[in-house]
Amino acid sequence: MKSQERRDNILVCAARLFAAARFDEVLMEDIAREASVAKGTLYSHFADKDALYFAVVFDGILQLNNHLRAAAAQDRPPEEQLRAVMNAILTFFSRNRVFFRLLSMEDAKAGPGGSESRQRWQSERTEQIDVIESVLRRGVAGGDFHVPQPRLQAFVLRGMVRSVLTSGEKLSVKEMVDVIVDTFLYGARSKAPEAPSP
Amino acid sequence: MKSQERRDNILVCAARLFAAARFDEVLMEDIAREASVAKGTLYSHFADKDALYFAVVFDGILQLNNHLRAAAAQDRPPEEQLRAVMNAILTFFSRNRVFFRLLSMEDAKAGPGGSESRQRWQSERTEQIDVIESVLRRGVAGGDFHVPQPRLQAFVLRGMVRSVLTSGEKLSVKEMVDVIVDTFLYGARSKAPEAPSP
DNA sequence: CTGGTCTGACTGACCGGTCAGTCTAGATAT
DNA sequence: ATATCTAGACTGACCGGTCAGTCAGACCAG
Repeated sequence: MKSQERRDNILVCAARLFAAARFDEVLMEDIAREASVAKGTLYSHFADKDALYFAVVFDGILQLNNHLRAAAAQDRPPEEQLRAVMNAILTFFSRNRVFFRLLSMEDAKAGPGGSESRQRWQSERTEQIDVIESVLRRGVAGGDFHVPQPRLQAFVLRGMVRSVLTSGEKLSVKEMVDVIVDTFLYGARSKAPEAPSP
Repeated sequence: MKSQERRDNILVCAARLFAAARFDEVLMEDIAREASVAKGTLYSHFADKDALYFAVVFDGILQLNNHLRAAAAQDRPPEEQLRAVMNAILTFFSRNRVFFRLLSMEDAKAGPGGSESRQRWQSERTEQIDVIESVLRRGVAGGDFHVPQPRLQAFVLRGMVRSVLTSGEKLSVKEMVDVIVDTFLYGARSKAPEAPSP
């Protein structure tokens, strides 16, 4: 399966480049050079530049979604589960900054439009929301959470991840999870919740 | 000042196109046609395609920042002020969906890199955070808010706006503001805060 | 008439995509 | 064991379409 390795390597290199520059600024030649292959080889793995690009992006989101599903799988108390899910997302992105930028860029564009590939993108993207939403709903069912609009607030949670990562503040994954979940669950209205001091 | 009008019209048309397609998919000819000008005219207003693009983006963020500053200017009780600020952002984007996509795309890319134009972008972008952060700090100073990391949480708030807008749920601006501010201030941990019933 | 603005046909660099040719690894024959 | 063949992956020089950017002339307004 040497060919598979090569393909994967191309994806990794392409990801790096696409994350760093605009689509049209990344030349097929650049990708080829970066991956130590000839330009022609790219075309024996991917139909064209667009296909390569989508393969990159798609590969990234599939990885992320796997982590996510895994984290949401084992059932624990709602809050703990929520932390686990957020932890999964943040861990993945911390280890793959490249994908973070790439996915951010991609779904900034992800409007209503629908070129076949966008369709798949949309559905993978939606799955993340579904997972988060189901965690919230479980919390509501158990009486632990008060979440009037689970779907919407699932979007909010996912958005918070992006915010924290783009903030530039250098925090550990745990710290990020804490900021997000604490803010989300306990709010910023005075009266610290329970965690503050002894 | 006919020339100014024309220039503005070009910006508006270009914004629409750039929001709908990738940079390299938008042709100067398309922009010219959309704006009912000849291609050459574009070059008497903007040095090149990149300059035009950045002018579009920059124009958008300047408008937004003006609204934002205005909203944060008059001082009111912290919570009310926070609502006003969020309202300003959401109102602007609701009226200018185009800019929402455009700005989202642009700052997805906005990594550490620094091509002169990006520098300016970065600083305008930062100003939004500064405004939100100062609102939070005022709330903390007055003892109304409990916000351990004002800057970070300012990012979170801005991110929530994006989340809600991308969610696809069709809500009025007021409803969006409420979801965001309520979540941010009161949290999702059971025990509804104060607003629920009688 | 004249200074300025606009126009759109034109040009040439550039880059996505191709393909004839090379190389390698394995299979088969001797 | 070694020679020969073959499949198919890889290579990179090349091609040709595409567009950003130009500029000679049309078209005004004063």
